[in-house]
Amino acid sequence: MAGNSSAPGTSVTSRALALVAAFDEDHRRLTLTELAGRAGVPVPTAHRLAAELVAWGALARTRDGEFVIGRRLWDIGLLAPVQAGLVELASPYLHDLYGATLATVHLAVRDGTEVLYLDRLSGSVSVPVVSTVGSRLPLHATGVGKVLLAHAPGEVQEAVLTDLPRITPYTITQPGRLRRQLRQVLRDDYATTSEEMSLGACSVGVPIRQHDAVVAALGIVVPSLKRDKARLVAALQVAARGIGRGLALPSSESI
Amino acid sequence: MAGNSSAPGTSVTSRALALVAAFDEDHRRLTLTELAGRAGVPVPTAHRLAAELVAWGALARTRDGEFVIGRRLWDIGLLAPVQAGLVELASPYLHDLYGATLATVHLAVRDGTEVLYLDRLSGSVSVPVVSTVGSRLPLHATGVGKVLLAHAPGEVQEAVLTDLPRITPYTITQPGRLRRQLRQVLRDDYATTSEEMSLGACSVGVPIRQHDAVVAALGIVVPSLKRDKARLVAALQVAARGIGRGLALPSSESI
DNA sequence: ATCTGACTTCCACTGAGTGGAAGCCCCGGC
DNA sequence: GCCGGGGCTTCCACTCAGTGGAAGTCAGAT
Repeated sequence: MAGNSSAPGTSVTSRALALVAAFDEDHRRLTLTELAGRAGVPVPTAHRLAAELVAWGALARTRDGEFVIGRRLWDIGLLAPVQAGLVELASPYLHDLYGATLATVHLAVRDGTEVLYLDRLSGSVSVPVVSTVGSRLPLHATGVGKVLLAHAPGEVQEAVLTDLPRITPYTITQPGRLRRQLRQVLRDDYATTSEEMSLGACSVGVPIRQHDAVVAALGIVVPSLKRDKARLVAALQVAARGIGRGLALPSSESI
Repeated sequence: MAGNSSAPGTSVTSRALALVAAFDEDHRRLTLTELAGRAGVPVPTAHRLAAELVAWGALARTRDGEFVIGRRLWDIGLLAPVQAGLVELASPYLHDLYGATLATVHLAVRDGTEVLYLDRLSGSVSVPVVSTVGSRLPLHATGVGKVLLAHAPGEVQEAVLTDLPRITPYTITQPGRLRRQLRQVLRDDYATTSEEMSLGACSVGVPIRQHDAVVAALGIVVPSLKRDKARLVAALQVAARGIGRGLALPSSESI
């Protein structure tokens, strides 16, 4: 049993949170015993806490007794400022980009040392795309990731550069080479990847600016960049500027 | 101070959950004191619990000290089965509908005695639309709501029919009249509203079926139904059947 | 300079939470 | 049909995590 028991913790609250954290993309439904195991909590305790979480709506119980994340957690999650304004605002631009290219389009932000995907419009399934809305990927192997990394504070860059896990044979794992690319990203105002995250998929990313700060990135995934990189970059930058303009207007808050 | 303190509860967990529940669409950012007040918890207790929630990522703290819902809660919420399959699957159909009509399009499910909006593509802002993704509205005053109500179990119908709050002058508040409409909905397989939720907005809703059970509803909001109700109903039903067909295929689970 | 109100820290008390043990129930093998 | 195993649920005496009043801190308003 590959439990990823994340530091049991001693407080009640941390146990309850551990129960919630036991769920991930590959574990959307858990039996009580699995739940207890993954959360690192004794079964009776998990039972009692889970019951409370179910009563509140943080978890739900399927007909056959398994636990799943509850609706209430879903709709409370939507209040998070990450997505509150940005996703709504960017949505029409993503549609436009998608309409113009029929490729997979992404909106992402940096969360610590990872890319967090806020929204995605996925095109034809011909290109393998790993990301889903809400998923996190490494910064160094995606188009949006490189953009966000290039504009990240120094300590984040250092942290990322010291460990560049290889994902495909084309993933850039030499800090020096990536560092050079990041400088280039700042100069060109866009980033690209070629099969660095998944074979058969290339991507372009551009920054979205609120006033002057880069707060998010817009990206697109295509089978090859040979033919129309310039066209894609142009389209992305137009959209990114449109979104940035929208962000400047109201009282758009960040964390 | 209009605190909606939701039954303080005695357990630690319920207090922690109350803190999370203190947030809603009109209260996305709360100071410690507001948070404590709305959750019905003494300030020092709120302070300690909130700190734990922040450490875990359920809440976050803005630069100026206010609390907001955290990113982690957002992305864990996305694992909820409500939206997991449905939203993804329905997304292209919503786009098609939107493309064809340029009106606001909705995907919704029933949650208890309310409509829960899972997705929305909003069209021109000329029509006032109240719902946002994740929001809940009464069943009796919306197109999707009437559809979901018509197919809801008897006890839910009774519960709703005994209390029909007036929202606009056109809201249906007589149980008998609504009951007749619901029968009509079952017969026609669509529902309509005319300025019952907000003035200047009419809507049409149709059921989405998985096998035979109605699991969701698809709706559209327009300024007037005079002209092209038939056309809208047809378009919606085509889309709804497409989504239903998709739901029948894989191991699409519900609660 | 002083006040006000919000945030944070402290700490002695205590009852909420714990989890081992036992009971229950379902399913699958013999 | 009976038995055994595994997962779920309930119980309850012990105890330590959680509590929250009180006091300290800080920022901004007067």
